[in-house]
Amino acid sequence: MAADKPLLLVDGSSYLFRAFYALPDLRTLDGFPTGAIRGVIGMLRKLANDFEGSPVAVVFDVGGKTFRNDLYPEYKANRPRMADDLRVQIPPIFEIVEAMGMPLLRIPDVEADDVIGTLATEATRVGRRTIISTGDKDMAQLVSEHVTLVNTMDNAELDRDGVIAKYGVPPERIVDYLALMGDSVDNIPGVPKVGPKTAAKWLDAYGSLDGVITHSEEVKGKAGENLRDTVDLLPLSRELASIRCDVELGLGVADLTTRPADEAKLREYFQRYEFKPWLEELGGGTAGAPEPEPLEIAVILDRDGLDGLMKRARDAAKVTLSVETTGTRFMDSVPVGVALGVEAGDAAYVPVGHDYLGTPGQLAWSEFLEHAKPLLEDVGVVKTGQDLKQLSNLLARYDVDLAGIGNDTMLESYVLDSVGARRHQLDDVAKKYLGREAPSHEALAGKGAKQRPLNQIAVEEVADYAATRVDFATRLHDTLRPKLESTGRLAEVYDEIDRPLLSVLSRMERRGALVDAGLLAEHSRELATGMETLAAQAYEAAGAPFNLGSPKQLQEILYDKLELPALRKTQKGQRSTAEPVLQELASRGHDLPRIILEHRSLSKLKSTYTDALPAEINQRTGRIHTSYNQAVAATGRLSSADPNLQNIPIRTAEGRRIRQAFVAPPGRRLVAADYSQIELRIMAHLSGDEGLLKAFAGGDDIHRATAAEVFGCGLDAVSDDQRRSAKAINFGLIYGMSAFGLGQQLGVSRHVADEYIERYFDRYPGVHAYMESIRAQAHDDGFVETVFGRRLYLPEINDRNRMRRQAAERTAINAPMQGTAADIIKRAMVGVDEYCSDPGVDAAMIMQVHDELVLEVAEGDVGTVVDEVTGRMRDAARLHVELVVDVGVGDNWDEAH
DNA sequence: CGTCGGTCGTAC
DNA sequence: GACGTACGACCGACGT
Repeated sequence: MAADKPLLLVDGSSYLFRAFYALPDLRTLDGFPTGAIRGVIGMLRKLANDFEGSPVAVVFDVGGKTFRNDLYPEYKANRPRMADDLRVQIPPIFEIVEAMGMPLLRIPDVEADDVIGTLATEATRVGRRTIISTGDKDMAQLVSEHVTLVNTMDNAELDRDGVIAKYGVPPERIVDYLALMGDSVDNIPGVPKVGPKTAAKWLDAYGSLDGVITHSEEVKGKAGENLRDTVDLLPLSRELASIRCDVELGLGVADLTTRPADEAKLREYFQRYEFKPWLEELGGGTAGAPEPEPLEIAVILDRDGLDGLMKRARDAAKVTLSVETTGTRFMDSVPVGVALGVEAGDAAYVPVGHDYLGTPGQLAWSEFLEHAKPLLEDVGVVKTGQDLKQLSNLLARYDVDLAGIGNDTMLESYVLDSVGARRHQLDDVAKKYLGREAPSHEALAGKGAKQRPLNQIAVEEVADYAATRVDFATRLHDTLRPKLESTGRLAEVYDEIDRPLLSVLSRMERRGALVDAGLLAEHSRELATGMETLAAQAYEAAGAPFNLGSPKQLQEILYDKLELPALRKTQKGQRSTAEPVLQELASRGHDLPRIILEHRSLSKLKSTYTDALPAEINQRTGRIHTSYNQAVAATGRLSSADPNLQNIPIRTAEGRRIRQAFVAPPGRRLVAADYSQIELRIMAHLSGDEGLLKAFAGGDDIHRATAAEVFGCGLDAVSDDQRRSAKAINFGLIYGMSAFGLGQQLGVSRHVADEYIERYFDRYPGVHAYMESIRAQAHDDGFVETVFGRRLYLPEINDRNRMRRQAAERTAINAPMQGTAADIIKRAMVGVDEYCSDPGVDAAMIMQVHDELVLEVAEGDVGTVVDEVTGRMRDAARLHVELVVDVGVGDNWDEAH
């Protein structure tokens, strides 16, 4: 380090604020704020250029208490919370500074000013000049023969004469000057009504703060009175304003050498934050096609290697990981290898189950677990990954209880924008947020008949695939987390709703539901018999056999051969054979449509339920393990697949027989608890409509109450038909239905339906106002929110196509209600799961059906569990209406209703 | 033989 | 055209 080069000290914190507030609100295309990043980094680039070869330190405050808080507890107490848009720009600045090779100093418990003061003093002592880059006037106290300030924002340099010219006092009087003025931002007390001019005047007259204090009686006017009132506080203020030059830093000027810049990382950051000119300066990768930097992939084949990796993860208190397996279904796939990474840019692969010819010696899966289990179960080591529920399920099979579930990139993407990425698989999310193609499973393993299981593929190939994907996940989290934090309350939604739910769902899936396969088989046989009879009748009515399941053949029979009227067309212009159409034809006395309807209903039950469900029973557990997808439904709801347990029939007696096959094992009972009218209650809450709130508060049957209002009669006088109409209106409102749709539903004319809606809005004006305001809000913002801040973006809300626009408007109306209901039951599930995890409680959730939770409970515990579960469900949200939970108990799911 | 869009039907 | 959110069975056209 050449001693003739001045030491350059950069007051990063002061530039951060100035850049944020002074510069335009720059953002990336997807809305991430970058103004402060650009400002601070731009300033650093200029400095690095102007003072090439100088030792340099970029100093930031860490936050937390310092000695000044001990002196004066109110110090900086009035600071408003930092703006979200600024806060999220700080980590990227640190990363870029590091990548530029500049020493970044963030010393705990020491303010940036004191770090700078101490380093400047050390430099002066060894005869080196110091230049302090800052925008903060407090630093003027450090100026001396050897220390000057430079304000990079406006290029102003400040030496001793400059300080006197600018502030009217010399550097050694700056603390006195600051003490007299006080500082409202740092909450340093001063003399009221004293600003720069008066402070400088007094100091000129009396020499110093002590002089001013000594002569305080002589000072005239209001300012003099104020001085006498506050004189006792002035020594404290001076001490608070004094920069310490003797703090213990643990490093010195000699340590402040600049390293070469990491151009690959800089390129990546400039790419990510869209700093195109700087990117071009770096050369190489252009903005459109990011340069995939080479990823160092370590293939770990022995215990030492694995232990080294574990240690690095433990030291960093974080790890990104994925387990590659032979299959896709979580309950019966076999591990092939594990990919792990600690930081972006490094990743390792541990083969544990490769079977390919020429596979090198590899660790056994059991050996991997033995070494990794403590880390995997350590809540202090934050886990990052894509679809951690799947990982958690897999590990649970090997008695590993994955803990520290922190960052699931699938969920982060989903919460950030549930509809923006096509789906939330790594491939989709990486494409959207990193602009890069993730290595595809298809390219690795092939597809269809040619697909090979991963254990039949060479280690290097799988290592490359798996480690790269883990690296993608690390980078995605680094990108997505700041976005969550800078977007409304989304970080809260992720942290407090979806992340905690992940483990709950994992436990539910693993527990599974017990199904009586014998009962379903018997039902299947009966359905088959019924279908045969109906098919024979259908062929008779049609005059020829045909495929009853083929809409195309059915069209020909009904509309060509039998010449029945085609009442409706499908979307593609075909003559519809949908249920309502056949219903209408049947009601006109035609036989075949009635037979078809009956046949369809039996066929549906058989193929979708009685035949399919037994095939889903896991051989090992004897139960059905559905997968709850937490990142599919745009509104925040869960979905269930393989099999779907959220559409098990309930409306017809025949359908309910399928629910009867969901049973409790001996000694246990099923408890089904469901929210009563939750979406309508949320509508009452959101709209604040007095009539609706009052109806719920009074415990009325809400459809009956609606009917009484709409049809203008007493509650007791409401007919069944009127109640049915009111129910349709209520549901229609939730779905954003039109008069046409309501008319269709009720079998009345559009005009009559119109009349109903008008009367409804007349009786419940708050609901009408809410519908209008949510529509307007959606148009203005391009998104709607649930009560808890979950967002649903509506990209088509201002579409030129009227149909798309209207569809988006209906979604806008429905999503806050459906989504809030989803948030509430998710919160309830976390609470119920916590209760069920109590070792003294023998109960477990096994299913969720949007507004219903099903638990399997030890017979003796049913009473207390019912009370506790309903209580926790009720308390999952505080709305302007109370939440009501209905509960039933039985030996099977049907009975529990 | 596999994939995919269309249609239908189940749930909340 | 007209009611929101899902999953999945079946058919049949199409491509390998």
